[in-house]
Amino acid sequence: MTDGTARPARPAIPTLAYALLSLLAREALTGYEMGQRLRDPIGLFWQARHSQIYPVLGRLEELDWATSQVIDGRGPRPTRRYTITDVGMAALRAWLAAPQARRTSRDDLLLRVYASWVADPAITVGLLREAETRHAEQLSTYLARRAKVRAGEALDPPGTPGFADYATLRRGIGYERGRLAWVRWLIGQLEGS
Amino acid sequence: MTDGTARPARPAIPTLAYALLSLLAREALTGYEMGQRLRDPIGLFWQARHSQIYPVLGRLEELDWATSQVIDGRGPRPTRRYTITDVGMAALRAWLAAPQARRTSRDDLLLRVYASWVADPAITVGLLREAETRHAEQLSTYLARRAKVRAGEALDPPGTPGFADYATLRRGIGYERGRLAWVRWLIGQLEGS
DNA sequence: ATCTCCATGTAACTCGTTACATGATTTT
DNA sequence: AAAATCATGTAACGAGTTACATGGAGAT
Repeated sequence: MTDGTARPARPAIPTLAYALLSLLAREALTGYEMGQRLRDPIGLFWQARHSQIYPVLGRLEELDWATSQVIDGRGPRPTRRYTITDVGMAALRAWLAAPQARRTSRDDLLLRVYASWVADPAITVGLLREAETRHAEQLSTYLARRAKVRAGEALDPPGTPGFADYATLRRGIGYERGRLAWVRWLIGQLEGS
Repeated sequence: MTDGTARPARPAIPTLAYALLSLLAREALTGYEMGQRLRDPIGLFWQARHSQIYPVLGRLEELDWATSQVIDGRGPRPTRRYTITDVGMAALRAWLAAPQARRTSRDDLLLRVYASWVADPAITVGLLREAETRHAEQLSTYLARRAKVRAGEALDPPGTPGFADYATLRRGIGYERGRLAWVRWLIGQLEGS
């Protein structure tokens, strides 16, 4: 030992690093643009604020998974556009093949429904109607996106970014439909009694 | 000012506090028992480790949302059984009526699918098959639970804990079925090309 | 003998959000 | 004139996981 402290040789790579790589695999982007895509379109399954993104971008450069060059920008600080490297592409492929630790999920609405029997049914119906509105809006957003894709006739084949977009979008639509059906079923149960 | 530091008058109540209250609204429990229920049955929509639970239990007592009494236990430290108070029940009801901030969700599998076009389709099929197995197992667990409920003939009516159990379980089943259908569709697409 | 379950607590760390900070350009 | 958008960074905090710590009872 040289300094008396235990240091992990390689701190774990956060999943956000792979989320950013998956964006950079498609096109070179600035941190700001990645932030936009982490709201939409991939906000469907991954989100991050800019305060979380920028430190990870530094990390990607350290690892040589991406390189950056300063471009013209309108911010008070230099604007950098990031490009994925071959090493970065290899890291992304390795992550795809790595075993998945199933994520835990926390669902506010389900928790409220679990506790809802303590309150007046009108309260529960109220929160379900709110959820119904949100899910209906989200569903129509996704459906509009799918309609735009389909307007261009033939679907991209598997192995293309376009197909991957469509596959994830399809799950988003299925999720919102399933949620809506359940919320409406529950409202019916509560109002029918 | 008395000490020169800015202190927030009331630190925010974490959602976990309400998750614990929703358990205590049904029955008096020890911290350990709450930990078990946060794996199953309510692990479906909320989870927590014991290291997160115990500090929140202290908080519940401070707020007078629950009281505890030392009971006979087999641990090296005194075992406490918590009981919800009227104030706690009121707090739970108030939370049910409070506006919901929609939770962000992060989905590892969707992210991998989004990035999957960079890798060999066999890799993607592999990770989808793994997911298929996990979801099929989870679905059969839920179905077994529902079968057990239904064996007791008539369903509990809305406004009862039994109905709330059933409602959340129903959503779990719907979720797993939707996921499975999507995963199988995707495998079909990848193998068919 | 070893493993699992019972049972509670703290410490260290990572992940994620909110707030602070700065400043030009475009839209309302 | 005010607000939104572009654009990047740090600080403080809350949420959540892993690891440390302790020790008896019952099962394999």
